[in-house]
Amino acid sequence: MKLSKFFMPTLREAPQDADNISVKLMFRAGMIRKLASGIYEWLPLGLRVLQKVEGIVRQELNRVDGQEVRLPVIQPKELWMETGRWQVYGKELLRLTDRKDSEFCFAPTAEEVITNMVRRDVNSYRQLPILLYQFGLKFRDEIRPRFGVMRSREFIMKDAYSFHASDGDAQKWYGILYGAYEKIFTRCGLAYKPVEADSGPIGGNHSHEFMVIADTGEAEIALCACGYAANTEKAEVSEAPARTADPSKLHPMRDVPTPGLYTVEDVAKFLKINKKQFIKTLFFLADGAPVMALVRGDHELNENKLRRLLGAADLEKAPQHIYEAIAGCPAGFAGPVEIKTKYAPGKDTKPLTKVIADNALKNVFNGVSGANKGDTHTTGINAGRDYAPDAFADIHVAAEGDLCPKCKAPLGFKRGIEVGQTFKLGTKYSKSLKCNFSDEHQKEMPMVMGCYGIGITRTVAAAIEQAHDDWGIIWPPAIAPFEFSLVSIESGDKAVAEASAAVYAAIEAAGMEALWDERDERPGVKFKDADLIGLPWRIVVSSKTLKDGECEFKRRAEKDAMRWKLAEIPAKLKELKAEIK
RNA sequence: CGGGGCGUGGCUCAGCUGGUAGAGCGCUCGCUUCGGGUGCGAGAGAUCGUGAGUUCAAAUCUCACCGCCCCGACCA
Repeated sequence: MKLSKFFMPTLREAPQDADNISVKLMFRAGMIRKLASGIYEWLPLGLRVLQKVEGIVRQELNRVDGQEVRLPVIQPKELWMETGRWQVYGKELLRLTDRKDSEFCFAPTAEEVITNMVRRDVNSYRQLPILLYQFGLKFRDEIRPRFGVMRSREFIMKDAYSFHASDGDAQKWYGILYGAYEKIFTRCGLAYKPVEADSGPIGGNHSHEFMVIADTGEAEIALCACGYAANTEKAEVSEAPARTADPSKLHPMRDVPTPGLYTVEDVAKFLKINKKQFIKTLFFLADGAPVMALVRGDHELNENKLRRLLGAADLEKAPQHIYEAIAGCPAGFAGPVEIKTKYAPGKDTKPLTKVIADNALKNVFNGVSGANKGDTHTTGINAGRDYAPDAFADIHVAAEGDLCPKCKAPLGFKRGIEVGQTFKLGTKYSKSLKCNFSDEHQKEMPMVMGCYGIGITRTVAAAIEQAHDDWGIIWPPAIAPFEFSLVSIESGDKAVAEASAAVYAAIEAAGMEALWDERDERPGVKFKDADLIGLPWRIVVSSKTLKDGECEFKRRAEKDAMRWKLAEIPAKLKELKAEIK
């Protein structure tokens, strides 16, 4: 491709609203433009990368007998009513009405549609298993789109769905897809880590997220040298060894005034006591029933863990009026001591059913918590002596200082960008949509499903996030929009033009692509643009080297250039081609 | 949804104690230059987000709306 004809509007400065490195570089390199909040246009350079990633994904999925389909983005309400998600999905689901007042949604995902398709035409165990996938435009009306294409409202997702005659087969295929994902992200040149993910109400270790390790990632990952890795939304922790307190060191409880101070932060500062001494008190409604949860002051409660422990389908923070009815005091001053007797039932509030304390609280002696009185906290609280929860359990978000659930070594933490997820769905959708098959005994059974997503657009952003420098992007060869930047210095010079054309032809002949900068521009302009768009390899043709029968070759990721004899170019290109997996 | 901020050529921004618009980059033309965004000259391009109000006069002041961004709440 000749750069003079290529629609690649590069920018010296990034737009003001570009809020992270990858989106800045994508804007500057002329890969994307923004149309509206969370909605982006992909220009030719960007699209090429998208297509490279899609190509790799397609190849690896076809290799495990996946079959590509294309599903509608406008989907009828009726289907979503069948699974109940029309209500459950909430505002993230973009709803539309046609001229006949029929209701539709714009696909945020495609379980309903694919399951509907399969239930219609797949009826026998002989047709199973089957793996179908698509690259589809998705729309999720995010509350706050940000980080450009990383968390946009409209995006391209590869979604794959598998259907099986048995749970064992689904499990086996889960492993096959997991392997395919490893190959995909490796080929894309990404440093990634598969981590255990929270699998929602279904439970079990049937979901993994593929994380690209990057400091700017939105997800936090807990890692251990033993191999354990999990999203902190899910990560379990081992209970710390129990400590026993010297009875003579236990203080009596005492109420202290803390006027207007209701956050752990403020009270800790005021009383000059470490946050770890605090017992943080939270109220939830588990399927409507009030529950009190206690965690250490420096910990965050993990709602997934609490929900699973309680066996609840739905868990939400208790609204303020319920909080205040239970604690009998303004929000911020509740504590575990005598909480059940303090409870003052209102007309529409149910009684407090359970008090769950995090394991870490077993080792908190002389703790501090709210006194269930306005503007007052209690010090000297000790578990057992002063309060007795219904259960101690692991309910906090894994944090620095926690121990690995497998080997009890201290956990480490990193940030990551979620680029893919594998999920064993079970029969959740096949049951609600009656996607059944006849087994060999003519017995009708629901199919067992798996679903597997890859954020294509996000993967592109993650690759940039992971590999760039002050000058621009550094593409891994396998997903680069072109393999080569071919730069002609003084492109008007006849010898330079001819030699450049010859190099260009050689690159094409080797089955690769070059973006040929034959513009009438100064060398500096060309080099700046080349560095910005970050193609992996650069060949410079100029009269300076041409007189020795040479051109210049440089890798984007390396500092120094080398000389190539023109005659040896085909051989060199062959070597480079082998580097692309 | 709560708090804060911002909307001025394609991009980055100035002008905002009222007198209907500027710069740099980019673009066009000419000359110049040719290994890290060359220099000079000449141009094109803006109903200052929208609507209403105040005023002789509004980019500038007031109100409403729209859009965008940040922080928070929320979240398969």
